[in-house]
Amino acid sequence: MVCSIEFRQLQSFVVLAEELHFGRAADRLDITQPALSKQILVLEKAVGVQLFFRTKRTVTLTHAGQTFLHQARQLLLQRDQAILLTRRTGDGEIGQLSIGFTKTATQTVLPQLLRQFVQRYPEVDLDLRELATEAQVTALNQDNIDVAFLHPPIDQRGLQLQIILAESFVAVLPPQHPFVHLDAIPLEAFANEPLIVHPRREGPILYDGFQQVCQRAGFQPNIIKESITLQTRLCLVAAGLGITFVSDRLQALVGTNVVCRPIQDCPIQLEFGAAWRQNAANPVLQNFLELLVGKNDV
Amino acid sequence: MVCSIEFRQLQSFVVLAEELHFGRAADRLDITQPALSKQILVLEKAVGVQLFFRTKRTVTLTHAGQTFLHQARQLLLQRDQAILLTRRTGDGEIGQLSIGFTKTATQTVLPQLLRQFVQRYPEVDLDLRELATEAQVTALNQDNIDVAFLHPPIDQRGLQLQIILAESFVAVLPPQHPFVHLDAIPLEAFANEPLIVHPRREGPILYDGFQQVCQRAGFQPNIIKESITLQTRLCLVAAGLGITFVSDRLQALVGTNVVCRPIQDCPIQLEFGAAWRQNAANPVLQNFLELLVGKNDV
DNA sequence: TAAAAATACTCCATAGGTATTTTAT
DNA sequence: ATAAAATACCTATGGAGTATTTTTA
Repeated sequence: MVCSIEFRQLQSFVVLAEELHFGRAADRLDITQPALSKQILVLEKAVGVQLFFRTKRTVTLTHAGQTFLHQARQLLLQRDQAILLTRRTGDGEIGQLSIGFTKTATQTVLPQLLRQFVQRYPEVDLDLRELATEAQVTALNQDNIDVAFLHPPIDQRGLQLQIILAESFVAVLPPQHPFVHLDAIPLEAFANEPLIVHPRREGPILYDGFQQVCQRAGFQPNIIKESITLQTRLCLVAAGLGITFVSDRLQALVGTNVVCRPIQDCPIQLEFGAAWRQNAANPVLQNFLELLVGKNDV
Repeated sequence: MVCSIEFRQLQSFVVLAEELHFGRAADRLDITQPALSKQILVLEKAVGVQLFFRTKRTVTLTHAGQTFLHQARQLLLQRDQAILLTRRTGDGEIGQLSIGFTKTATQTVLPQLLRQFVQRYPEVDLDLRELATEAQVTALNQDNIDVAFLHPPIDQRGLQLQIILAESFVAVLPPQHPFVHLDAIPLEAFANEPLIVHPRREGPILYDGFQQVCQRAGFQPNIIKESITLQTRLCLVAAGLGITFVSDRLQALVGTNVVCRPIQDCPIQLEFGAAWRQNAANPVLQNFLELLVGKNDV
């Protein structure tokens, strides 16, 4: 009889220790008294110690039984907690989520998204990493992050990509510039114009994308100045020093000292989106994506 | 199917999580592969979460499975520890022992006995209480102490008594006293002698016993002085101020300034022994008594 | 094609039930 | 005399085995 002890026996033992009466304990356990008697005898044999003193009339715990009662209660409790913990892990209520993101994310979707997520899933351990787009793609493939907020295009093999927003850029001109009379400026028109742009290290994808577009159109852009802040660039444009570009979403903010005009066929674009592994198994990620997708659909 | 999870399933789960291969895991568990497959399926249904990702070719843990693995290992470990702890409690290796004792015990058997016991049973929690004989009998009956070191006679109902030592007292005389010519002094001879004794509050049983013996012999002892230390009493006797009594075990220590003589029929006696409840259930006590009896038999 | 997990089914060990005995109050 | 635990014996559930199928690398 290689019978190790089982939870069923612990449960029976605890109830009997509480009732100190085989009949009543058996009732509570929904088994018969002889079944309980046998269970306890087998348990005592397995533990190797007498757990109850019993006459035909009275049942009391031995010292060993008292010790075992404490242990048995703990084990039963911990079993329930283990199941609960595992379920919650499976449901993505508990766990870890590593999020990669570019600086753009912090200025757009991320703050609200994280607030919502933390409120709904307060027990998830968030791991936030500011990384460039390329580094995020690597991190995704190496399973170092669960989801990335980045600027396409990327190598999508094995990954899922969801565009969150796409910005078209419009030209920002001094009011007296001849281009203001055009409805849409052809790209080639910028070939000989002095340009003021966002610096490459602050947004290589936009910068490089613009360079490519120009090259394809047959010219090298004449960049005379790089500046991080929009205000500075607008100021230089207003002063008549050159032309800059701004996201169509920000047109309302440029003020009255300058004039915006679209570029023909919107050749300058910057997409922003979330990416994750197609075979991602982290339940927390599924919950995060639900929030993300739900939010985006609205 | 009201099947809660059992240790057998946890064991199988842990082995499978280690092997990540149903065939090898089943081998290690000494069951067949289909049996293990079924066990894991039932376990997953009971927990309510998928624990393994499996194709026909590969087996890997899910996130929930990783959580459950940690929990399962802990549960299995704690089960083993619970059994061990309970066994050791049953064997009296672990537990508590409350010992009552009179001052006499600290001067005789107790030090060596405790040293032996602590060395053999270092994990037992000793609770030592200095109490008078009567208080110890009460404490025994109320289950407040497990064993008592006291001076009989006591009310022995429900108790077991083991005499450890019995002292007969001899008279200590000044060398020039006429009694030194007697082989044994009759008790009545002390009726008119000045006596120097151990004070009542330091040993009521001896003191009261002596008083009773004298009364039965038809006289009231003439106690002229009480003193705790033997040295003081011996000094007073040597000075010829009176007669004192000393345990026959201490005769060798009285020196040459005084003379010892036995009293007829040894009427002054002091027994010392250990007492415990007849139905005592504490396994620690059994071990303690074994040491005590073993020591006494030698 | 072969290795490996799942499925279908059969069987038996054992948990649990019924009836009875034993014993302490 | 009665309440309550143990014992004897029977039943049936479900855990484990064998044979087979399915699947994917």
